[in-house]
Amino acid sequence: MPLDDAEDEHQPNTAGASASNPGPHRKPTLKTIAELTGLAVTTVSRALGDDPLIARETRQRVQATAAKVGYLPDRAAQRLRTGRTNVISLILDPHEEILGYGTSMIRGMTATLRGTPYHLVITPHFSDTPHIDPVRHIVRNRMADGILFSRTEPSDERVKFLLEAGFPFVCHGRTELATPHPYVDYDNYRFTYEAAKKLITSGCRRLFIILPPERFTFHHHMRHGFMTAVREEGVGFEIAEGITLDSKADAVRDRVAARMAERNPPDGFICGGEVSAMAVMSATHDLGLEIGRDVRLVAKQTSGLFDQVRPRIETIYEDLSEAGRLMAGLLLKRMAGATPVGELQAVLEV
Amino acid sequence: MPLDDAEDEHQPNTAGASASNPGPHRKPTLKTIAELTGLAVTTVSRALGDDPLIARETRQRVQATAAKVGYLPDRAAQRLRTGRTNVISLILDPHEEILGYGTSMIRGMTATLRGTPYHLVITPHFSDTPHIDPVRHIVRNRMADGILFSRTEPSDERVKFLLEAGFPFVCHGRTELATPHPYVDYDNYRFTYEAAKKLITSGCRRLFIILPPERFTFHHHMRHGFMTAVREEGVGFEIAEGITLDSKADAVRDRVAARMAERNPPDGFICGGEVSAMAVMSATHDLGLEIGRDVRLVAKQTSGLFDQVRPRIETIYEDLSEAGRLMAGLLLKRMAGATPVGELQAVLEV
DNA sequence: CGTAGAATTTGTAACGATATATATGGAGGC
DNA sequence: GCCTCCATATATATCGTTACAAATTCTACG
Repeated sequence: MPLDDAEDEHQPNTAGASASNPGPHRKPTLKTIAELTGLAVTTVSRALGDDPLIARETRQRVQATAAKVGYLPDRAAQRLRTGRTNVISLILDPHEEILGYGTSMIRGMTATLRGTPYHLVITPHFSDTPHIDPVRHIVRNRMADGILFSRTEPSDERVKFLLEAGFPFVCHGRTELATPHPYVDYDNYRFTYEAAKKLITSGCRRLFIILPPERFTFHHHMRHGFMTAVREEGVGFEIAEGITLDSKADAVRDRVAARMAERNPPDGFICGGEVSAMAVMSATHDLGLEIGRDVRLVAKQTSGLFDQVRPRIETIYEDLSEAGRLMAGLLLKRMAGATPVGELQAVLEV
Repeated sequence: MPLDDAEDEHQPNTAGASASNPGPHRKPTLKTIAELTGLAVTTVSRALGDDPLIARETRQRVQATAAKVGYLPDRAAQRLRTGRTNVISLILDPHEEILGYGTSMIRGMTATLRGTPYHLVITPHFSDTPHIDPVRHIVRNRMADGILFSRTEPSDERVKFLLEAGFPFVCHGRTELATPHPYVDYDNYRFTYEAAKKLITSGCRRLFIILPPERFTFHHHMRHGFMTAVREEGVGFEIAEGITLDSKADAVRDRVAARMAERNPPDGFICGGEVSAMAVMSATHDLGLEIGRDVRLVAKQTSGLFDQVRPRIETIYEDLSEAGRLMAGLLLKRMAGATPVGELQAVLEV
């Protein structure tokens, strides 16, 4: 497929019926090229598809003509005829979007999709409806050729549904299902394990961790990495209750402040998100505690933000843009078929 | 148009050929409904469109049947036949996306578009190509029914092109063109004016402002508001050189640090973005200066971030999500036609 | 020189919807 | 009883593309 989103601008084309060219020159179609070359529409179609059934010389002639008139295939017609949409659907919960999680992913995805015929369509999912709804809708009505989504759960209904339907998808995060499926994940076990070790090495003796909501797989990975580290080292620990990484920053701050006022307060914090880390910082600051001296904090960093935060805190970086690139790349492979599922899985290292 | 994205799930529908129903029950089309009701396809089409030419009783019967079988019109077919795409294109530069600018807008837009037949398609624009390119492409190839974009310039080529083509669009930010056009903007003049007044009232005597790149209209609005305030008050001022709101945080930090080491350093800062505000904070912090005592800072806030930043700084809020909602809403009106341009313009107050 | 068989090209139908033109049926006027 | 007219429903063509089957040309070989 030599041309599809070619950006060739030849005629000035003042968007409308220009009087310079003879006849009202409309959007060129296969028929236009057929008339220009004296070939049949079918032949033109195949020639543009570089079908070896068409003589090489003919193919080149047709492709040259197509380029000259600025032909681009009509996506609606292609879609109607072939059933393929050339659309990839990214299901996004606009409320989950704290500090550019989605944007980073979109950046990576669009970078990978550039130069392919695929468009990225944002399918919003609002948390007041079951998360399977948009997935069913897309599959049932063939709204896209492939689906991308995040916040995967251990026994994710979307994954089960898509596997059963044989519909291409890549999710951010793993499941614990028996059937393997494509995914891109981050090594959250390692993240909390390393974070805890860092804190303990720095002298912390009671660690406090804020985890994602329990329904997500990465809650368990984070918990497990954390637990392994604190048990290996035999230090005190606690898991934040009543708040998660999805909680409002104010709620996190209040909870942390309250906890610090109780007996036996923690001296080391682990946050899997930037907003909650900021909340921990504001809470401790407001209590007159100094980060790096009285308490320590390790946060997951997904933007350049913490490079500017003072006092400096330790961070471990997760590259969401790279995750997006990978997800789109794996989905392209999956849609092309033939790649074994084992090669459609990636875990980004800490 | 009574149904379009109705989310009615009736049959279990194990996505494939279920053996329970007689015949391989495929995606229902107009033909399906025609056979079920004993009417012609044309009649069904009109009935679903609530065409008064069709008897009321027939319309209801058809619509009931459509709902029962879970009919949804095929968008590709509609698009091919009518030329309308049901797509709204948001042109986004993924590199401009610092801390969720795009995500906030997307949140607002999808909220407005919910319940309409329109999909939001992200058309990425990378800064290594002219910003008119994606616009031409969308218009020339009818990739969408309307366009949304941001970072408007005083004599914006995209606006000129779209106006001439008569193609619906709403941009974030104004132009200085003679022809009126739909836009949503924020009162950036007021923002810098108020910010400067705040600083001066607090005792600042030399203000330092970081502006957007000069090519954008809001650079001039911000500059003008700032200049008006400092002239009214007769205080010292300077406009950052060599850095803009688009500069990397490190560059901003270095520039600010360098400036503070020179003679006659500023004591009040105005930042139109969160990242540059963080950079100012880190620069002054690293010099041992205390925000609120030695220097002051007023920043534009577009997320909940600064509620957690310590020391607390003054912020003025811009609701990007609301801007997105408005932009989508105005675009819907524009596409429906008939609304005078004057009613398709909005400036969000400070 | 006729023809098999490959190499090319072409014609027709279909995807699912809608715009336009046409047909059907019954009520009412003369 | 014939014709008009209105209300309602149907038939046909079409959007631009591709799958499939059929046709045409060319080469080569007995």
